[in-house]
Amino acid sequence: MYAEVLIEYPTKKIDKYFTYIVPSFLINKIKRGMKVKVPFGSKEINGFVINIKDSYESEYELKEVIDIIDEELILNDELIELGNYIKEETLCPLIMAYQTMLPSSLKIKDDNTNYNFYKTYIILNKAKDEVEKYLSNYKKDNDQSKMLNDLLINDKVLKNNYSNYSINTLKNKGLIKEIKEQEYRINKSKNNTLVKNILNEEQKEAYDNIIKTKEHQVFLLEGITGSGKTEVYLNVIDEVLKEGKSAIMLVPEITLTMQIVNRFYEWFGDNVAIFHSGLSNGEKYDEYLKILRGDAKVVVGTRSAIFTPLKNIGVIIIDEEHSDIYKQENTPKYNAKDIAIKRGIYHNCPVILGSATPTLETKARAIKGVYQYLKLTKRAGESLLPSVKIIDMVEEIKKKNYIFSDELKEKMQSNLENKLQTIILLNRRGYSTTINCSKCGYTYKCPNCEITLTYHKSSDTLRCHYCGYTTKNANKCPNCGEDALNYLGLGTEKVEMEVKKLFPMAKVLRMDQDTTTKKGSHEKIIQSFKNREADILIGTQMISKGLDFPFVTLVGIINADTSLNIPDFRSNEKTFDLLYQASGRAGRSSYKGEVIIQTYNPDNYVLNCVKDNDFNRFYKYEMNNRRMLKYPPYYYLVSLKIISKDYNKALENATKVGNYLKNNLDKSSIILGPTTHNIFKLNNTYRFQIVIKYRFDQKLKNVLKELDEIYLNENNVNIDIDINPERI
DNA sequence: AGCACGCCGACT
DNA sequence: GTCGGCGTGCTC
Repeated sequence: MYAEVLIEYPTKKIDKYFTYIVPSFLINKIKRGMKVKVPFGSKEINGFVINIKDSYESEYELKEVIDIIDEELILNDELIELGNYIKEETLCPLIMAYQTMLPSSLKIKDDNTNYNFYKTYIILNKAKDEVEKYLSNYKKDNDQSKMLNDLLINDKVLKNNYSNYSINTLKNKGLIKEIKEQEYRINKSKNNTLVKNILNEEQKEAYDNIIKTKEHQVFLLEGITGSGKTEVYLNVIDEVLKEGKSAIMLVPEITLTMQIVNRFYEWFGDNVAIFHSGLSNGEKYDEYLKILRGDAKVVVGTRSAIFTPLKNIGVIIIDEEHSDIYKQENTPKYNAKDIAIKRGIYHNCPVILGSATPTLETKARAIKGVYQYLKLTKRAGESLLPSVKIIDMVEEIKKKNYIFSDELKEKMQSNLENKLQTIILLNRRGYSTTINCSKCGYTYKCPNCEITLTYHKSSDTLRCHYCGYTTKNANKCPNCGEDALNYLGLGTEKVEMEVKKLFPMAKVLRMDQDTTTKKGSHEKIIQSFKNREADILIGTQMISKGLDFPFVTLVGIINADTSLNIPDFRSNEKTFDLLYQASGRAGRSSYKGEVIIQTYNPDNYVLNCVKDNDFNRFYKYEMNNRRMLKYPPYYYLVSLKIISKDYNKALENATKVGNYLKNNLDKSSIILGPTTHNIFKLNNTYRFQIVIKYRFDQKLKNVLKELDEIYLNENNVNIDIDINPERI
């Protein structure tokens, strides 16, 4: 018997099967999809068994499989096939596709830690009447008698509850013994007194439409903020479980969505397994095991949870489907939405894409009828939509209001007086975004990236937000030595200082990447704000998503232009989403919410769509832009980056690749570039970019594969291909 | 990815 | 005369 094994090294150069002899002691155990240890070169390495064969002809001598690493951990046939799909669609090494399917603790590497978690219990070693007899003679009221009495009532008790002395004594008397039982680290029980909200008419209609569909179908559930999409999901999953099937729901960021997760625990208890980066390796292992053993049938998790090996899936839900987080930026550059649909076809089950502001691609497909279009247009509770006002900062500057407009200041003041809360959003962290010298004009830039450094006041450092380069602020110009540095541009730190200056009595919280590096700090800030321990929360986009603070009535957006000015074809869409989501934070309960958008472009179309709360108008406007500029959903994109430490080599190869594409692609495809990439120099590498726009191009896949192949053997230059990139 | 093999420069 | 530089190529 022979096994074809995929070796753990994540390189395209050895991305093929290596054949090994299965030794006789493994013949009855070894299965397709198992993790095994094999000799490879001079080392022993882990790999996956992809095929098992009875005969094999080879010109060289085969080695033997050393052992199976984990008999429970098996990639099933669906996942093995899915790996090929990912390799094909994203041009990644097959082994990397399989590696991303497993939680990081289970990735095949040489660390064969046993993550199984045991608890030690004590059970009786003698019949109950004998123990009773012993107790009647013992007559002491101590730890030992307590333990035995507990054991007369319960079959087993936790070892930790008793002293080692008592345990040893009773063990020596032969009365008790210890047993080890495997347990799951996360154990939630469902809320039996749960009150399930009755679905309103719209929710009921959406629910009915999904439930009655007995085959694969993609749904777009477009529901405004607060319209109760989650309730629809919960009811659908409930129904799916009743049919004996399982369910996956993806959320963008679980730490910010704990409210939803807790709702799932309430409904489904320990039938839920969760996956996100905040879990320990042991917890991930346990959650995975729950699924493999069929102990959990509902999965809630972030992007890679789409790969959980559930059997008989009845529904796959992607919540906040517009979120760019579903696309993985590094290899394999897959999009969880595509995987969801692929698995939906395999399991012949519905896939639900839910959002208040779906991507243009998704909405266009729903309008065309490719996806079934479901809408929730009413807020579920009493709450009203907030009123939105745009403030022209050009006018405010004349009044020397550089950060806050008069109106925003007044409203913040009145909120403080009325004990209501305010959220201030600014999509830039740090203190100031540019530092230059007024004497010689020098501007601080990252030595590795050609990016202006951001000043962080709290640590008095200058930092590159792309590569992490950090240097102490010298307080004088490194070029001319003059003490003439200007700190320009706004960041959350500066806004925080300004707020503290304007409202010295207010309690202020700041939430951005700098204040949330520690594990659990997200939740701490959110909880603290929710408990009304602070009046004002300042933050970057991470405060805009899905949070529900009933006492927030005012949302101020400082410099709405920042995200409009990002040079990317999706920047309008991203801006609309961000502002719309942020607006949705105001007035979640019976209080009326207000949103103030500060901008230097008060006539901007996107901002005015946000003001009028009109996603459909924005959609039509932006679709027109995309059609004219030949962007998705009218055209598909491929982005190629040519990267080298050597500037000339990068340029030379970018030109070569550009010509190769021009000569080999269909004439209907548009090739842009090569140009320098938006981030031209990153971590001391030079980057050129080519963008392909196409509709139908039979040759494209093969041409990209060929390019990939060519650059496999190039040493000092790399090519990075992103098919359907999220941003270019 | 590792690691061995291999063919040319400065040293005990 | 040897140690070691990292360039190429192989790993069932």
